[in-house]
Amino acid sequence: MLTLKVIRENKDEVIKRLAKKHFDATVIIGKIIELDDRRKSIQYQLDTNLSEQNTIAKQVGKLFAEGKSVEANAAKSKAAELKEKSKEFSQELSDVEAEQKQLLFQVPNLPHDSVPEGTGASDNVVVRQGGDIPPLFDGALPHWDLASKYDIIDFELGVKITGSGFPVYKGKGARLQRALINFFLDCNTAAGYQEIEPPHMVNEDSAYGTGQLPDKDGQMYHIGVDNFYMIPTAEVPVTNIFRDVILHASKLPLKLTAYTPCFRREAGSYGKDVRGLNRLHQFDKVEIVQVQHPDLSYQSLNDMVLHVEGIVKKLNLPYRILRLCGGDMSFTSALTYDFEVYSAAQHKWLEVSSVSNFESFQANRMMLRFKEEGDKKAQLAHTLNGSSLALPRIVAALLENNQTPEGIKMPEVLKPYCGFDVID
RNA sequence: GGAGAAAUGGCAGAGUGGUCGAAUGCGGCGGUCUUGAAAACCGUUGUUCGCGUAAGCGAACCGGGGGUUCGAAUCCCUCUUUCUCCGCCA
Repeated sequence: MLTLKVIRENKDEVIKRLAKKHFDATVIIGKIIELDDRRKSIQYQLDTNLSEQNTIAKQVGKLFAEGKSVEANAAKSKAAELKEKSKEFSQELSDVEAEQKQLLFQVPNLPHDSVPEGTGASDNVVVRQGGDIPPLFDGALPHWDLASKYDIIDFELGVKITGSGFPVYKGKGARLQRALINFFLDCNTAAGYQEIEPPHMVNEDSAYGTGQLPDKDGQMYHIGVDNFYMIPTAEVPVTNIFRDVILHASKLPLKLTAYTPCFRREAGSYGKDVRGLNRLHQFDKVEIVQVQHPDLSYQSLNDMVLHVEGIVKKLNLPYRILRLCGGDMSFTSALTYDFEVYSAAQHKWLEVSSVSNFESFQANRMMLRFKEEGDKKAQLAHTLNGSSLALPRIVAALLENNQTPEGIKMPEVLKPYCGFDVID
C-alpha cells in the first residue's frame, strides 16, 4: 500500500510511474486525495466536539462537588447533544477511512526506475546467463516420464489421495526433496539468514499484511471454520512476524529463511504448462526474507540475487536472470528479478525464483517500522524476499539435465545430502 | 472438551467511576560527580491522527469489538489470548 504522503506530494509522478505497470491511476488517485481532504475535515470537527465534551465532563464533576446541581444538570444535557454529534462524526470518519483504504488497496506499488517498459514475459530483460545447456542423448525423457520410470514421483497416487497437483514423492524422490531443502537452508544460514519454521496456515490479518488479501483471495486455500488460509509462500507468515513492530535501526538488516510447503489453488490453469512438476497445488519452497533500511534495500536486493545465483551455480544448472518488465511484475513489487533454469528435455526455461524489493509497500500495510538512534519518529522499513529456492522445477531440471542411459546423476554438492549418487 | 483466574507503557507491577497517558521499580537516553568507569544523585522516556514553519495545541489508545454514564483502565456484554486444575492426546 502506498503512503498517503507519497500520493499527496507526488501525485503526477505517481500516476506517471504507475503507467509503466499499465495501471491508469488518474481517477483513483484523485478520489483518494478527495477522501483524504474529507477525512481531515471530519477529524477536525470530531476532535473539536470531543474536546468540548471533555471540558464539560470536567465541569460537571466540579459543579456536583460544589453542590450546584442545577448548573450541573444543564451542562449534562448540553453534553448529551454533543455526544450525539460526535457519534455522527465518528461514524462518518470510519466510513471515509474504510472507503479510502479500500481504494488504496487497489493501487499497485510504484515500479523502480530501472524496470523495463513492456507488457508481458517477452519484454523481460535478461541481465545474466550462466551454465551450459547439456546435450541429451537420443531417447532422453521429460521429467514426468523419468519420474515413473524410476518410480520416484507418483502423480496418479496424489490424484487418488487428494487431487491433481499433489504429487507423492517416493524413495529416492522423497529423499531428494529432503536433501534439497536441507541444502538450501544450509546455504542460506551460511549467508547469515536465521532459520524459521513458521505456521503453515495464517489468519486474515496476516494475509492482508503481505497483500494476498483482498486481491488474491481465490488463489489461497481457505479453512472456513477457523477463517485460516493455507500459506501460498513462506513470505506470508515470515514477513508477518514483523507486523506492527518498531525495530531499532541497528538491528537492520534482518535476514530470515524458512522452508515450508506452499499451497496454491491456481484456478483455471491447465494444459502442457502444468504437466509433471511444472505447476502444482502443493510444493516445497525455501524462502529468504530481508527487512532493511530504505537506503540499503537495493544493495540487499543485489546481495540476494547474487546469493541465489550462487546456489543455482552450485547445482550446475543452466540459468538466466531476468529483470521483469512493468507488465509482468507483481502488484506489490518495485523491482523483481526472476531466475529461470533450463529444463533440457522439455526445451523450456522454468521459473525457480523470484527476488523482489517491495520497498515500503508491504511495510506500510502492516506497520513495520524502525527507529534511528536518537530519532523521535519511526519510519517505514523496506521488505524484500526471494525464493531460494522453489523445489519442483529445480527437481524437473535436475532430473532431465542429468539423465544418462544408466540413470540420473546427482550434482556433487547434493551427494552428501542425498546419500546416493545416482537414481537408477 | 469441562471448571476457575487473568490480560495495564520496553519489562515488572499499582490503580474498582472524575484531578489517570496512568504510581513505583527496572531498563533506555541526557546530565552532575570521576583521569576513565561503576555507584550515587538530578532530569527525561510510547504510538496514531488533526492543526501549526516551529514551539506547541487538540483528539484517540490500559488485549480486540460493542454498551452504560455528563465522565470508564475501573461497571456491563462479547470475542480473543494466557495461566491453573480435570479429561484426552503425539
